Amino acid sequence: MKENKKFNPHPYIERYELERIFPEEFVPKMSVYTFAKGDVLFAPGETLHDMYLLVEGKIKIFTLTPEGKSLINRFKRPLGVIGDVEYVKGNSVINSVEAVSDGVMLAASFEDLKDLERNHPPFIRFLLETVAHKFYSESQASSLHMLYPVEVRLASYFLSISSDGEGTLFHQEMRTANLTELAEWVGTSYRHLNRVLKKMGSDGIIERAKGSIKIKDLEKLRELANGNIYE
Amino acid sequence: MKENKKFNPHPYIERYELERIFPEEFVPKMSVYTFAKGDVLFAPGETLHDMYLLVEGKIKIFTLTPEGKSLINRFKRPLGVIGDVEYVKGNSVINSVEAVSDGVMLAASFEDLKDLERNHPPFIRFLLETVAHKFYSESQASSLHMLYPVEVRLASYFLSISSDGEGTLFHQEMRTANLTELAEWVGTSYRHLNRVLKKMGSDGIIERAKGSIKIKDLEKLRELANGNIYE
DNA sequence: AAGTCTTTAGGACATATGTCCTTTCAGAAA
DNA sequence: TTTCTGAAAGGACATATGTCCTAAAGACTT
Repeated sequence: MKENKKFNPHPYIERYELERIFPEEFVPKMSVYTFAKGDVLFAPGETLHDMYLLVEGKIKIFTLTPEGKSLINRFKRPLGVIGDVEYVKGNSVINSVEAVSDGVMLAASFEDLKDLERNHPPFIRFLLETVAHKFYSESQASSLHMLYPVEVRLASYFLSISSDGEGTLFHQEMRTANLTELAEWVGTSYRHLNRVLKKMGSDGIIERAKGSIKIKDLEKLRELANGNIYE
Repeated sequence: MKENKKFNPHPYIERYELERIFPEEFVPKMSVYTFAKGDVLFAPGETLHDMYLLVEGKIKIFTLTPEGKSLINRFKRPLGVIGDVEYVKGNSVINSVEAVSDGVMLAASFEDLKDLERNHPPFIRFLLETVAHKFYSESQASSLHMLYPVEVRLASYFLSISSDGEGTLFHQEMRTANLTELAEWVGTSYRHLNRVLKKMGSDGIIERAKGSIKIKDLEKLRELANGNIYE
């Protein structure tokens, strides 16, 4: 990821209506970074000096074990925040972060943020809400993972992707990701994911054709997911 | 849990040095609640109107599934905070909360806190740090749970309890809890926990006698836990 | 002391999930 | 077109974990 001086933070501030959080005087202190699909953005153990706001593109946060297993903690799209917890707790980066698509981030140094925090209450409120939400969804996901088998988690996933109830949004979102990634997201092996997908197929819940997946029976899916939806 | 007018919040504020967070004028707005071992303190879906500070005793936060399974998310001792996320996000209670021992909480209404937040920055900083820490440890625990089998999680648990490396603290902490509770904490069935304990026994890592567990080989435990420690 | 309840301990079996491998197939590269 | 590569699909087997059940030991009540 590189700083890209050709870009100006202002348009993004406007697009996402961030003026209340980052006042006019502060914006010039922010810089714009661009990244390309596949870039490793942050690695665990790294020391951060800036907080980042994802304003364009999609990234994934994941954990790598010493044994080489990989678990996707979550995806982020605009307006995702990176480095908020590190800023507050002062620790080093916990997870790996990788770009799923090309994208853009705004950056602000911890030092500048310290000043902002002192003089501009809306910023710390923003941080608080961000972190609270992260905690909330992490907590939900964690319980879901611990308490239910892959089939249920997968159903929840499908539901949350197609939350409009039509299944169209789903298709759009998933087209890019492949099944290996889906497995890492649900927290299982590719082999097992495949098994469960097959079962869902023969149960008439989904239909698979040439790598694409269509939801056929949203009602059964709801039943399976048992009220649990990824947020 | 009942408000107990015989108690005054001041001594607790002093004991935990909370004067910076809750200034002198605010303390009279706080009330003191006492609870007894086994009390159900909060139930999911409930609407909160107060935030609580655990100042004495031990409580557990857990999830109950419709099927009756139970998963302990975490234990809290002083100075645990309850209702912080609900305060920030405005949602209803997520998990069940139960008293593990007798104890005491301080309570402050969301309304009063809104004022405090406006006029007294240290409070929101405190909230932010609390939530950030919760997120951090939830995130760690979640990864650990997803990526490693019960044996590793159990090893991590033992290590974190006996973090001084002596195993004494461990014994002290665990004496109350029974194995069923431990199972719910590690996120497995009692039966399986038992199996794993037996294995650890025959591997010479722990020693079991009349329901008590002693750590025999801290080194092997470290190896097993693989650097993962519950926080 | 007898009865009752909780906790510990573990057998037998079923299910969920992981590992390793092979085949097929579509698209990229030559 | 041929070759190559990565993703998809699934067989065979191993391991992790769950469910159900039984038995024994304490702890507590009557």
